[in-house]
Amino acid sequence: MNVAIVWFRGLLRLHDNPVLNWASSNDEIDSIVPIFIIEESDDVGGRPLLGDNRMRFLYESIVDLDKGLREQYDSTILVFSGDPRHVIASIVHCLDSDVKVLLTDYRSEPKMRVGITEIENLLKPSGVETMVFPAASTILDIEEVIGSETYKNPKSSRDIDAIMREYLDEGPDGYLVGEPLSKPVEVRSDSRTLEILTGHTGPSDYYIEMDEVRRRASENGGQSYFPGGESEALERLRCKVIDVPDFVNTFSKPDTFSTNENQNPLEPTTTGLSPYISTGCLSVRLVWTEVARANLNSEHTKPPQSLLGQLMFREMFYLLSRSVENWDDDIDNSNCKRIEWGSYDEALMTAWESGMTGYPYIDAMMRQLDTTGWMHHLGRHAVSCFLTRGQLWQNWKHGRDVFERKLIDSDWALNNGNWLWLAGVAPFSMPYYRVYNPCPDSRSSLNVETRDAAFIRHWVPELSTFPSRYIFEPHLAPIEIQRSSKCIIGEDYPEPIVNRNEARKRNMALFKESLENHVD
DNA sequence: GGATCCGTTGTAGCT
DNA sequence: AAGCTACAACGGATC
Repeated sequence: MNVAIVWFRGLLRLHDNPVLNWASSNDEIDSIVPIFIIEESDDVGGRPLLGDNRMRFLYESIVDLDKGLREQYDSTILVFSGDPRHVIASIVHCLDSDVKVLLTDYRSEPKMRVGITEIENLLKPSGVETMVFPAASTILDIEEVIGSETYKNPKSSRDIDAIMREYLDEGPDGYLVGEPLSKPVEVRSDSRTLEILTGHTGPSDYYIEMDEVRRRASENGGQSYFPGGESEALERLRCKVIDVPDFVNTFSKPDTFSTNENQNPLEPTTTGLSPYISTGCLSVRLVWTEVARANLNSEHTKPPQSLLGQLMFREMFYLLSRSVENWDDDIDNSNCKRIEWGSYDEALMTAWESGMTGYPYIDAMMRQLDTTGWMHHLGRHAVSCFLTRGQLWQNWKHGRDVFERKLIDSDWALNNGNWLWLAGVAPFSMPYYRVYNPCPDSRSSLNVETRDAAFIRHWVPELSTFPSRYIFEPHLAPIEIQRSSKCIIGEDYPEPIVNRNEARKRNMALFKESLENHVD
């Protein structure tokens, strides 16, 4: 019996899955054992790594994957919880000498790279080969690109464009990223092999039954607008990209809004595909292909603001996160300027995280994040600038941690990259003195109903009857208006936590001072 | 080698 | 109402 363990890590899908395809098309493999390993808690202990929405999304994605494997292939996925080294060693041990190969997809995070090398070395003595499939969750082969002698860290859209041009052929619209793989024809999973692993003699310390995974998926909120899983991902790709070429061809990221007019306020103005891409429920290559198809023979926006531009920046951050040492830190990171941030301020951090800063636009965004696990990109700009160089002068790493725990599309490379950018500390950042206005809609002063005002009313119900003219800065409303809107500032909704203009000016000066103090 | 240009998405105030 | 200007002023690449 030749067993292949297919370890699902960054690809929670059946389509465009080179790992599963390799295993299913290899005649020497008699039995495929699909597995997923959940690491539930931090090494340090303390608070859970993933917030409720992230956990729920993950469990739903696994349930969907299992459903696909059962219905289409009469297979299943086995879920384990624990340290992957221990789990995999235990599986190999239980199956005696049958396991021939461990297959998985490439992951670029330092922790994962170290982990897979350790596992490879661990399995070698037992004659088990480890195969890692590159370029599965990115378009470029990250190791190949950064290993090239000519590689230089990209820091603009031009740079990443040049890199992609070097590795990919140009098609009629954008680069040719290769045809996404179809689903495997068959997945041979020998039932005895699976029974050994799910029975009492198997690695029962780690095994979690699918019923338990289902229970956890429904237990963790179910609040969110985004259900996890490949089925949902493909459906969303269809209705937000394939069926709406006009939307794709006119897409311009900076011009999108926090919310839709006359639509479900939970439906993003962007594609909302990010949670599916970050978990690997959806192939980024498939998204690229479908966007390029919509672009074909039609006028369309171009990178960097177009949809393909967004995917190109994703590649850029993946490259940087792999080539820049200490990508997730503010010291010994060549892409992070040394800034003397204020010390951790629990009151400020709590107000920010819980959406109680007294700035409705910021608070609406943070409450949306907490409830649904998602936030519009421009909102992420606003709240992260507000927390760091804009108003609160807190280290970007504190905000990064909150995003990492709560965002269902959290991605180590992208999350750190975006915080570096927005805190103004990276070589690819905007100049530090370009500070986002936390009360951004100037039209509101004309008492015009705006999309952002509708967004605030939805997420900050205290202000639901506040007139548009004052809704971005309700503390400026005369007391009669506060009374008639049934929202007294300082009682029903907080006073602003800081004076935004004073804080901005002070922080700009502090930022400049830090730059002068730390000239290399 | 100093000047100039440029950077995915700024703000405020004016017409 | 889109488009202009002034603001404040980084840092690397290019010429």
